[in-house]
Amino acid sequence: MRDKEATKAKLLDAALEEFSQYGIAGARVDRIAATAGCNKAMIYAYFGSKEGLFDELLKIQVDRMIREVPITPEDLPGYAGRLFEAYLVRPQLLRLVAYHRLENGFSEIPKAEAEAYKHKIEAVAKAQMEGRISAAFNATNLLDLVVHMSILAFSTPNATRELVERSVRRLIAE
Amino acid sequence: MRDKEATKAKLLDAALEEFSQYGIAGARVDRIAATAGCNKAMIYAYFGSKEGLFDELLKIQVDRMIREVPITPEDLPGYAGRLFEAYLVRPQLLRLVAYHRLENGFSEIPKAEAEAYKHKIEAVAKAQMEGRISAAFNATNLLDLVVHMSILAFSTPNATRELVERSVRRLIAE
DNA sequence: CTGTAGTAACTAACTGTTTGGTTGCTAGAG
DNA sequence: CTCTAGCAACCAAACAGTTAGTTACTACAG
Repeated sequence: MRDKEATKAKLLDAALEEFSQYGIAGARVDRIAATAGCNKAMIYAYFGSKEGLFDELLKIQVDRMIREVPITPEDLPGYAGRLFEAYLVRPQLLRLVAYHRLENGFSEIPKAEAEAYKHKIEAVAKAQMEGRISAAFNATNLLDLVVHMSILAFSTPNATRELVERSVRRLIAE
Repeated sequence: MRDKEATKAKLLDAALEEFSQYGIAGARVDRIAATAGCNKAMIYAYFGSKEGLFDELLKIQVDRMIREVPITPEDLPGYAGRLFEAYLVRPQLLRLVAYHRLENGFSEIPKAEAEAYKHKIEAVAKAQMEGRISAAFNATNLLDLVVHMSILAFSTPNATRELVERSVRRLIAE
């Protein structure tokens, strides 16, 4: 039962639930510790502060999403659909990012995410340059639109993967 | 200086700033009272509780938005553009709604908003039935998509009104 | 005088964070 | 192998500050 990494993992699991449900301001450190089944002093030993815990949690989740849903510049509808599906299966990340954005704005986006986004824009731009996909929008706008469509579930409970994919297909139609 | 309505208005103004910036959980009652330049007890006299204040505020803001940006079923790109512009000029409402949705989900949507949304869906459906606009999506999905595009600024700082309008035009292209 | 808008002072509960001490594992002396 | 010193992991309790909400009172308009 005395396992640093296991304890950190349990805290991160509990934090994902808590932060995604209540936001950063609404999250309670006591509740996270209780859910994780360990003492809240551990949070301060391993993550420094409530915000430190959130930051590390967000980084891990974003990294995971970037890894699990790679971009396919030649199939943007599919990419949007897969992103949408990932958010549907584990809605916590979408909520985590939404809370983070509301509380910190665009300026404080995690480095890993910003970096990955830059690469994605370049990949889209390359595909456009080579004429493999629509150039109706510039690469930045196009990727912004595709990603925005993937979070359709944030706007309506009627969102489906098929609707997302169909929408993106129309956006990039020649 | 002894004016109930003026005091309520000042509190609501201050509450709009506070809630849109910090969310419901993050908002501080003391700060709202200080910003409004009146006593904290007034919040409880006029709105019952912090949540009561938020609810009334949200209702007022939503009503105002519904009044100021009426739907134009035969010009959905324009409608999305006007909505986008309204959110750009006063970003507080978008943030208010986002926080409310994160904390309460879709089920607790204010009655006025739900009612107005139903009427809009019917208006869109009518326009589709009469062949005045695209029937590529059913009315509910179509309106959901249009509204979703209008909050593009939530996803990216690169959003512009022109981008929103162009996107909707593509979504409803025959 | 009467009723209501407004206030300062207050409280009980809760917040993130720290502290002082305990527990259980393990390396190394005997 | 046995014992124990050292240490990292862990915890209960307490800390100081903050929170939403209340109350007893004052002052002013009609």
